Amino acid sequence: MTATLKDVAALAGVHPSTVSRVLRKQENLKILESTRKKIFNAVEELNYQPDFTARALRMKKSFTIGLIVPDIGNPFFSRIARTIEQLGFEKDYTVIVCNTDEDQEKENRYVSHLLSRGVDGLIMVPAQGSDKTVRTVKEKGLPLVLIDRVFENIETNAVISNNAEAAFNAIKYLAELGHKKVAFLRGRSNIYTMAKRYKGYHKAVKKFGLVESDSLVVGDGFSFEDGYNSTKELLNCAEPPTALLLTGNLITVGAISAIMEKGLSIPEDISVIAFADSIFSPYLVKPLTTISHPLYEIGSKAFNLLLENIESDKILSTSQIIVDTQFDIRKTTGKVEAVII
Amino acid sequence: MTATLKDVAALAGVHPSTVSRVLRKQENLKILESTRKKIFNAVEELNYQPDFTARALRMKKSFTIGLIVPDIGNPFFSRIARTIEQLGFEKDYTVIVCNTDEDQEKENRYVSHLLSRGVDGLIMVPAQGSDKTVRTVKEKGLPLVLIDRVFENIETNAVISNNAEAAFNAIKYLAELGHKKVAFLRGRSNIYTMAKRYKGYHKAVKKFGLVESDSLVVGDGFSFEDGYNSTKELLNCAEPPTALLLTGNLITVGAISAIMEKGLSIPEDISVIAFADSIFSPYLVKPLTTISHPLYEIGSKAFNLLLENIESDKILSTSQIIVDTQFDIRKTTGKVEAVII
DNA sequence: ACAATTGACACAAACGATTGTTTAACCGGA
DNA sequence: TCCGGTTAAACAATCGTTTGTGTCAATTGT
Repeated sequence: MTATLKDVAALAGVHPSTVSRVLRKQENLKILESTRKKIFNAVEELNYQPDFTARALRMKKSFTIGLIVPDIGNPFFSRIARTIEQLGFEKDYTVIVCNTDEDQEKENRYVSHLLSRGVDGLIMVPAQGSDKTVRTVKEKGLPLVLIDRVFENIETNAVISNNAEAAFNAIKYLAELGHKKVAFLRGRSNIYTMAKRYKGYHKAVKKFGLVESDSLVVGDGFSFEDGYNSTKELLNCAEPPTALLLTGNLITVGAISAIMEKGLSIPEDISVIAFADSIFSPYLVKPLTTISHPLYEIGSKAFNLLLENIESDKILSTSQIIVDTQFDIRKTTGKVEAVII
Repeated sequence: MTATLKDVAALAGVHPSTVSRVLRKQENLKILESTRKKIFNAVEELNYQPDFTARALRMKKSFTIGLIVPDIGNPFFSRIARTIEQLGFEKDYTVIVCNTDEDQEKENRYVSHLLSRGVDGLIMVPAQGSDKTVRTVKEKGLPLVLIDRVFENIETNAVISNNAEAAFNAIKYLAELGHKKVAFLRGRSNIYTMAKRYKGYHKAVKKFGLVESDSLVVGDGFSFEDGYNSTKELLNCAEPPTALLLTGNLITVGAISAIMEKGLSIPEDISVIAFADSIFSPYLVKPLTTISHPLYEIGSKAFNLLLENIESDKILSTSQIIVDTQFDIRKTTGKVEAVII
């Protein structure tokens, strides 16, 4: 059906190896201009396209990278994926996308699958507690870059945001507005990113003398329902918080929904700051004050770091790249009202 | 480094071909239980993982499918992608995702690249005017399923939404609310989907006796700016429309932005219905009345249709699957106010 | 008791590239 | 003339599987 190297060689009247060398444009290779021309003509005529599979087998290099994320349907990940895919295309790498749903076992299966497929490198947003999987990959010597989450006890390349600082600054801002009681909807507590945010939150709460209570740190999931239920509970307290620090797009939508259902208004009754990245943030019920991630930067830094590792013949020392989040003050944060008794 | 079939065979004391056959669990294959056990033990001990590349080369089947979309960063596509990836995983197919940016040339390069990589099938949301590319794929006999857009003059498998009807019903609803002048922000006019929506819009406009004017059908792009500018222009007319039919997430956000900037309120001054899929729709400045696509259904139908075509040895006749959109009336549509002169 | 069958596996040829090693022709120098 | 050194290209091995075809013994039928 499709032409092979052999066909091209036959038509050009040369040996397949010659065709290969000409097409790979190797340096200081002596080829007569005439045969070069014959070969290009043959390639043209047969519309020859090299077979990547064969090449991958022989060269032990697939020009493929694996991208493992919790959920490509989540804009945060899909926009990073887009960047990686685009940069990959320019460098002739294709990317295989995998969804783990934060499930360790699934992640593990994906990793072995990708290994079987001979990917040249891996970019992953690891699921919680998948140290073992990550360690395995690292030990195989496969180039690896983690995004958004790292494990304290494993040295890996990574691109992460300054989550602790970001949370700290958000709380600091709320404190300056006069808030004393700020709740934190933490998503899943055992995820690195969330732990970091909590750290920043906690540090600021202490430093600025806000109310410190376990009951203000709630939630254990990233869904709409998690945000909705947690917020509902918080609002039903005797003395509800006057501000919320939210972590995650869906949680945010859930929280806002609960607030509105309760008949409260933002920011008069309650202020809201969210770790959220959707382009819709500015256009929510109220334009949302957010802490957002530089998605393009994250994607491109991760890709470039991976590529460096793939194309270097030495094993490079690992590097952690920390990117700055962006704090956009919009309309969901305000001064706390004087309480009238 | 990693063990091969030969290693396993050597350890088990049998021939590689035997190992291969045992591992592929071929039907009615006579193998002694004892050798079978020896082989499994060897596989276990060496932690053998078959090499997909070698297999792909030999079998001329890569267990890979290509997914070509305009922009994986767009939730509409990324959520479809997610579904396809997940179903693929269950069937041992991996998916390679490609972004075309609606650019024909890029799309074309992607297609040849995927062909080079020997994908077993292709699911694509074709860019405008890429008939030629699609035709090429079809003629190569590569299993192909189109999503969301088809070409009138090429018979292909496809999964599309009932866009014309959906637009018709939206306009019908607006007409029932008393609207006489409804504008249509059409995205790009030459895209199949948009053309269909226009058809439905136009039909309804005629049927229900609304104002029919070219000046009410505007826009030529899907960006925030497109929505913003088009809407701004419409609102600056002497007699602006009382309702908008929007097509696309970003356009919608842009349009709403322009409306609010003008100081108008929704739906009192102007009603809005959008073809939009974001989970954020219900939580925008006003919960948005939308026409949305059943994304999971689209993804799964496309995947299953593709799989059928891949795994059948005959060439199947093409089928077009039409899925129903969902019309959710929320808070951005209302009766037209009596005009007080 | 001997041909014919069958059971259980080994052999070897692909798949389509890449790449280290020869070969054959040619040229200049002694 | 003969030899060493280039040049330009052919040869052949290899990557790790799969799969059609042999092979050899054991079993069956008559």
